[in-house]
Amino acid sequence: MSKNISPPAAPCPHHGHQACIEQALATAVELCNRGGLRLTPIRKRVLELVWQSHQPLGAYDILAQLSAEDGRPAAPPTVYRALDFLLDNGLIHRLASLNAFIGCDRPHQAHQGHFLICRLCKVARELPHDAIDEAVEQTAAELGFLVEQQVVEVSGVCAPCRGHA
Amino acid sequence: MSKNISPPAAPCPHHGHQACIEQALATAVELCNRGGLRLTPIRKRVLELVWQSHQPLGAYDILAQLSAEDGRPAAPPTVYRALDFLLDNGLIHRLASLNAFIGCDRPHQAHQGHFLICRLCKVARELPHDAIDEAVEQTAAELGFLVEQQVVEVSGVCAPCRGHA
DNA sequence: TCAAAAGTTGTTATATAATAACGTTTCGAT
DNA sequence: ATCGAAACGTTATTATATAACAACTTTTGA
Ligand SMILES: [Zn+2]
Ligand SMILES: [Zn+2]
Ligand SMILES: [Zn+2]
Ligand SMILES: [Zn+2]
Repeated sequence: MSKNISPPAAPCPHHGHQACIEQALATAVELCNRGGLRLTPIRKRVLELVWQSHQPLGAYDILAQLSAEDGRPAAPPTVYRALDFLLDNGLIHRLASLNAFIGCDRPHQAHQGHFLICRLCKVARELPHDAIDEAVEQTAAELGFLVEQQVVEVSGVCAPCRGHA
Repeated sequence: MSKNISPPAAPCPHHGHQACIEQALATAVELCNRGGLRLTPIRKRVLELVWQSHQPLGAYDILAQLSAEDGRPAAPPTVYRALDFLLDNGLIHRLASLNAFIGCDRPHQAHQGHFLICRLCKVARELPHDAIDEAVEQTAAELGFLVEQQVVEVSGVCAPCRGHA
């Protein structure tokens, strides 16, 4: 069951999506260089595949693409280990409600993953605002709860799919 | 791998957890009667198992308990069909970040599931309608996004586990 | 320089979560 | 009593993720 049935995202006005990919890879290279992290060919290729669109991608979709381009079939740990590295270093996020992964466009800055996910075009947009973050922290604080991780995944219909611009 | 390794929740001061279970079942019976819904023995039993603690429970944990008490092994669809019924009618919630299910204590009122999940005692506490919901709606509205479903699952350490009685 | 240590990848097998498909039974309304 | 829909039993399969261990590579520190 491929996750890419729907039409590709209508993303990236003004520059086209290739620019997103290149920007993300360049940022990743720089971040890994600074941090002494090894962005190996497999890891870089997986990151590139995750960034192929703004639609979250399943691990087995990545696996299938790796297998296709390598000729030989890749095994799940190959992909999951690369995904773990990218997750650990903030280069991608995992969307629990979709069992899927998506690139992060501000990996330098530590943050929680907050997403709007369109049910129609499947595009997931990461929210930069901290209004939600503050509401979570405040609600938790009132109950004496120490927040360590926030999973905020909002599903619905995005503005373009609603015809709003 | 059982999900109930950790000590049972320290729940339900003043009345003990049995009261939670009975209350939840009574509410479910009443809600189903009003709505012409069939709370069959299997569905009721699954709801009761979900309510056995305030810790989210996996479908296969439920399955194992059903199998044990029936003598014969139950099959996954038995549990998943019951869970689907309970989900559809707001009697339980699914926690995407845990692949687990938990009883809802206000099934009459339509609402999104917002949870604080303690990493130590595993107790998941549902948050009443509040600032988080508003922050999500407002942030989405600014982007022209129509919200249909909210997944808000906050992990961390609860007040009792922090010693904040 | 070279060997030990740590990190990365290959490979096989398995664990865990959820659904498909289809026949049978039960329920509720005529 | 009969019919149709809903619920359930059963078998098989799909989807997602991890365990375990061997082989290879890079880094580190004599
Ligand atoms: Zn991000
Ligand atoms: Zn859309
Ligand atoms: Zn609820
Ligand atoms: Zn706790």
